[in-house]
Amino acid sequence: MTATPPARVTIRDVAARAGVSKGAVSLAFNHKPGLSEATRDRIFRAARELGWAPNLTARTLAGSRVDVMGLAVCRPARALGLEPWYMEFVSGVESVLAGHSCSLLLRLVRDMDEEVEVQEAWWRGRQVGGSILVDFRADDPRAALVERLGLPVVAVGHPALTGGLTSVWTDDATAVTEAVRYLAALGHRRIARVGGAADLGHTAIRTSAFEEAAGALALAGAWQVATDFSGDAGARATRSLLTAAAPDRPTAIVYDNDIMAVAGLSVAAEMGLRVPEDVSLLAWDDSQLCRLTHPTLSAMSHDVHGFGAEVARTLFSVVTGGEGVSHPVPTPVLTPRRSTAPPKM
Amino acid sequence: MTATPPARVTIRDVAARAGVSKGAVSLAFNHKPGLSEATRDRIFRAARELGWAPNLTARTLAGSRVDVMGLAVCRPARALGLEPWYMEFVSGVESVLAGHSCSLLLRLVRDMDEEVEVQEAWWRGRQVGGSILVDFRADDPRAALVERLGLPVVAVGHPALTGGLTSVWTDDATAVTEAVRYLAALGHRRIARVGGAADLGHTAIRTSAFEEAAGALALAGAWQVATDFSGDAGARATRSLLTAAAPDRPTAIVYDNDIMAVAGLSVAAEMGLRVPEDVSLLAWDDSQLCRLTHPTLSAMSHDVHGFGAEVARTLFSVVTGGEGVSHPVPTPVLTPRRSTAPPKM
DNA sequence: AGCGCTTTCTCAACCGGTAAAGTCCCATTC
DNA sequence: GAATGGGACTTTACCGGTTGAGAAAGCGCT
Repeated sequence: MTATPPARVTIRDVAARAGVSKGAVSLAFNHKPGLSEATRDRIFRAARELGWAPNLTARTLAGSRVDVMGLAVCRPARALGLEPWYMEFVSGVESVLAGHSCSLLLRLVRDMDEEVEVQEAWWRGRQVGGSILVDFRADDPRAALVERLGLPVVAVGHPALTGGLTSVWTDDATAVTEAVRYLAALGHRRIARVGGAADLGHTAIRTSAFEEAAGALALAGAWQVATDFSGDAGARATRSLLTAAAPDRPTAIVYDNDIMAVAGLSVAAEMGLRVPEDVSLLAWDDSQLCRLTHPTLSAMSHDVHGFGAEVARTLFSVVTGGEGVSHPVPTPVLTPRRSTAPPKM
Repeated sequence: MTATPPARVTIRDVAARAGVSKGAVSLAFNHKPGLSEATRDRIFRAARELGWAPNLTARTLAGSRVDVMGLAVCRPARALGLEPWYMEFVSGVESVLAGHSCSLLLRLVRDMDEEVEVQEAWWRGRQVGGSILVDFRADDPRAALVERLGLPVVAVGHPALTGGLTSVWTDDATAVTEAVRYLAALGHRRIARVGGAADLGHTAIRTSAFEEAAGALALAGAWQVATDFSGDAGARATRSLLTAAAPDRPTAIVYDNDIMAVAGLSVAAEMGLRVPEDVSLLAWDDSQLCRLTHPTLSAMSHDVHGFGAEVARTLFSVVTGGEGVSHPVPTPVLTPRRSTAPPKM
């Protein structure tokens, strides 16, 4: 990994060319007072002529800012490929980071232990100025880690999950309740939910919200299944839910992401059930995918890109100000399309 | 962006605790000769007790390795979220980088100019030890950039596109030819292709390969449309292809990715055409998605994860050895599923 | 005992910046 | 005319490692 060292221009060369000390160059490039306009110009001109830009590594080492933020994502690699959510989220984060000439250090990790290792190494090694933490679980070790290291972070998840860290979250409970109410309002009395990974905190939140909503509405039937968010798991879950005989079968299914909803749609077709006549399907994380199916998928949609951007903004305020303010982003709203309708039985 | 500086353990503390000089600690942690086993143990023990890990920033500055690789992706953010290809590719890259305790610096850029800027800033600032370049276009400025900077890179794309850079690529021409031959062998004489972004080099390669294959087989009809890879564009293209009256209509459509194929499937359904009886559909970049639709999508499939891994391996050899060997990865192979069949007309 | 060779470590310079303290010079002010 | 003040820079000491040039110690050999 030892790169062939090309002749690099350093601050010293710029200083020499501009006829000043390197301290002066530093002042100029950090827009600090104490230099005349003339000198400043001379320095910038010299830098431009030499094609110099400050070495961020040296700058970081010297103790000022770190213009890299970290994000470790912990999911099986293959499953990730399919989750449009992450890429949208990342693109939202990036859109804000880029405005501060800041980059994102991304790492896919296998499990929580590895994430803890990675975050610790990043922070110890001054590789990042702060991190975004996602996918909180029950007894998540990261709050303690952050406490121990003093690592500036923003946690993506409900405060109940994130152990006092500065958090940004979507109100999943309210969204689930709205989804169930909507289906019930259409006339559905037997509703199922194909949930995400059971060990994820937000899955637990949705699960209990679903249960509560079902109870409050006194539904005739309410099923919940946990999956791993993959399309295959969504298909399996749907198949098993729909094999029941007609009167006991759910007439509506809510999915925890859009991939599983697409899979569900396909299973329904394969089983000869019409959507939405025989069964209504409602997706989550409304990506473009939901508009590409036939019928199009109704979904609980939210602005994942904007969410990522908001998380990044909050991270900046934590990194610079020390304390950030936890807050929710707008609750997902129902976007009805063709996959939901009153039950025809 | 000035983080609250927590009390950090440095090499000096470890050296003091182990009763050696910091040079010795450095030797131990880089597994270099010149230390007795006993001392080595003592140093590692001290480091463990203090919870010390070398500061990668300082290490980089001191001129040895840079354990970060760069990847700038230039596509509209929204479209990206939907491209399973990237996440799979990234996860493949990561799987190799992680083995070398190396991280990936990811940046989404708006256009080529911005990518050039970013790559230059990264390299100048010693932020990365090397970069992966993707999405080559006609007259791509990056080969010249790399030449000018001496930046170690591996280019993802056919050598004809990458201007002499060390490259890793999939043989798109052969794959397109195979796809067309397969459809022709099924009896299709009117075949269309819904291509990707016209300015991308690999799209151009596929386009001419398609034209050539169509000519060689003397097809009765061969259409090609350029899109932006989005599902919406795929839907529009499909709709326009299928509106022709029955005898002139294509009986098979090849797509440049899987999202557009899914969209095509939905358009066919919406237009009352049966797949594969009335029209066969063939996807590209076989992700999980192709197995989730109904009917399942036949696809030209290749191991994108493995591709990413291979690219990363090649990058390491460029970064360390100076010269890497350009080579293709296995050509995508046809995975027939339910969306292709002999035409029924 | 004296010499050369290793092996094992220490020392000090350096990587390319930042930032606090110091120097110089000139315009005010008393 | 000396003291004061402040703007414009320079000096210098780091940041936390790496690295090459020695130095000290142990050992075989004449």
